[in-house]
Amino acid sequence: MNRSKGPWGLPNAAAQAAMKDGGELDILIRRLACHSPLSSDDRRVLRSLSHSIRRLEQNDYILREGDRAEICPILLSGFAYRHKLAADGGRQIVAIKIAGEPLDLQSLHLRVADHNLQALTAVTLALVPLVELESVIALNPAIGRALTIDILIEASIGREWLLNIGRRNALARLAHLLCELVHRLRLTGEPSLDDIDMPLTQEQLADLLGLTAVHINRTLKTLEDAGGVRRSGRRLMIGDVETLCRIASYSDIYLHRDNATA
Amino acid sequence: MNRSKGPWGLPNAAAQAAMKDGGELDILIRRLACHSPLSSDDRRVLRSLSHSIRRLEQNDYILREGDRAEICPILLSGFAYRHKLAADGGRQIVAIKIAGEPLDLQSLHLRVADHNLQALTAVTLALVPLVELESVIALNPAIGRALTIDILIEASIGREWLLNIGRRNALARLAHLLCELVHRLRLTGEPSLDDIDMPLTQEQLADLLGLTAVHINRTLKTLEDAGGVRRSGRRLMIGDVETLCRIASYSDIYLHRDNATA
DNA sequence: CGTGCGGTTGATGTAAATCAACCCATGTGG
DNA sequence: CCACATGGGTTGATTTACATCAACCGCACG
Repeated sequence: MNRSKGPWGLPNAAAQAAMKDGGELDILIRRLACHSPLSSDDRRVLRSLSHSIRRLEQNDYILREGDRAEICPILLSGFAYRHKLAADGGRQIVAIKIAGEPLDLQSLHLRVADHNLQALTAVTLALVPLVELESVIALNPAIGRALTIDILIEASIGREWLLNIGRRNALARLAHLLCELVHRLRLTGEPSLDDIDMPLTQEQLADLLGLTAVHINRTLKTLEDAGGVRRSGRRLMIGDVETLCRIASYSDIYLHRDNATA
Repeated sequence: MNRSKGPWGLPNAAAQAAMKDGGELDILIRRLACHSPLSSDDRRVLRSLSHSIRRLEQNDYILREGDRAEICPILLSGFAYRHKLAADGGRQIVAIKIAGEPLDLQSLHLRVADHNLQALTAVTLALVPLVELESVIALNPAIGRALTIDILIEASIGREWLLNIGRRNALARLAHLLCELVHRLRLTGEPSLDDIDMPLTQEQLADLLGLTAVHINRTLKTLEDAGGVRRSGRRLMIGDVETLCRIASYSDIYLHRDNATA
């Protein structure tokens, strides 16, 4: 486990001034636009949010439980995850974040983090000072609204995960998670899981689904036999999405996909 | 199961105009003040939010998955809960709401509900039209902020529940839930669970904790032997909170209790 | 005065955990 | 370039926590 502390000095004024708009934040805009209407003004403001870019390695911590953040990291590429630890050392992954998603809107309003935030793969982050974000929100209500909706949808996903862990068996649980990732990735038309392979190890899948790595292994095998996934060596890839959806009885309403088209 | 549909015609203008400020919303203010600073202006605005009062029976639905709401119910007394259904009929309770909490801020921003909202006990609701809430928020940023914080804390509780269901055994799970309810109820100094008794049936506890009613029954017995709870007939009451906290390794940071005192 | 819901109890079944090897790919340092 | 360490994955044997099934109880209530 990587024990490096929060890996940034705050981007200083000079560094920020030097920042060019390279369109890095486009992915954020595309992600927000999946659920919120954004005017071209809003988009322009978002695109020119002052920020610095940071690369982190796999497993680097982005934020720790108890920390007080002063920047909001936005995930430009790669995957990240939130997790909490039980007293007995057990670990529960409580969210997976994908490219384009803001990672810590919570710190705009809450003093201390209640969970850990870690890089699942190597990641690129845009670091936006919270004060900057605050003033942008104050001046652009639609942007504040879009960010609130982002929070609400993450909460909705959390509720679906509760249902998943509390009431479905291992096979359906696993299939459901894969369906969700496929659907979320497809929303922006980024390279989807049909192209790339699953960024989670079996142990991480276990920590996410409330199971053990051994049981994940056996369940993956049944999923493979059913055609839901393909595997070669350590690589895990999506097989037939239809099959996965059927096994999980998947419905994506909880993602609020078409919320923007009210 | 109660199949009555959403039980209100919208409060009409006349009915609203007739509404007096009887201080019914004080409980909301006290609840919000637990996590957000509110000026006396903010409090006055909140207190005079136009609303109508509605009583519902135990098990009445407040909102159904797929519904589009136009009012925000605020829970003035009693308990309510959110739940979702799995394809096989399994049910998962994903949130418990207590007096003072707004029940559907989500509909301010999302078109359709992704879960059901039901009265756990007989309840009193204040029904605030969403349009009214919107304009109040627009004019009083601190109120909007308080409501956002309410959303964030519910999400934090959801993450803790994921940890609870995913990684703790039945005994710790049950104890953890009871600890949480005790702590949340104590925040406003309302009659707490030391006084009143547990509003949940064993079946509801099961649906909440991802277990079965039978197993809840046996687990309650062990909890009683340990001193954590007392029971007489169907009534379930908190025994020794210390004991419960020890069994659950309980820590309440996730409730963000002292967020207001930044 | 039945009727039904919530609770209780025992016997039995099973999904998933646990324990314990072992494999293989990758990377690292001598 | 080999020696070895390491982290993920795989597999089988065994255990266990919880589910399931099936009674039965007793209060509340219509």
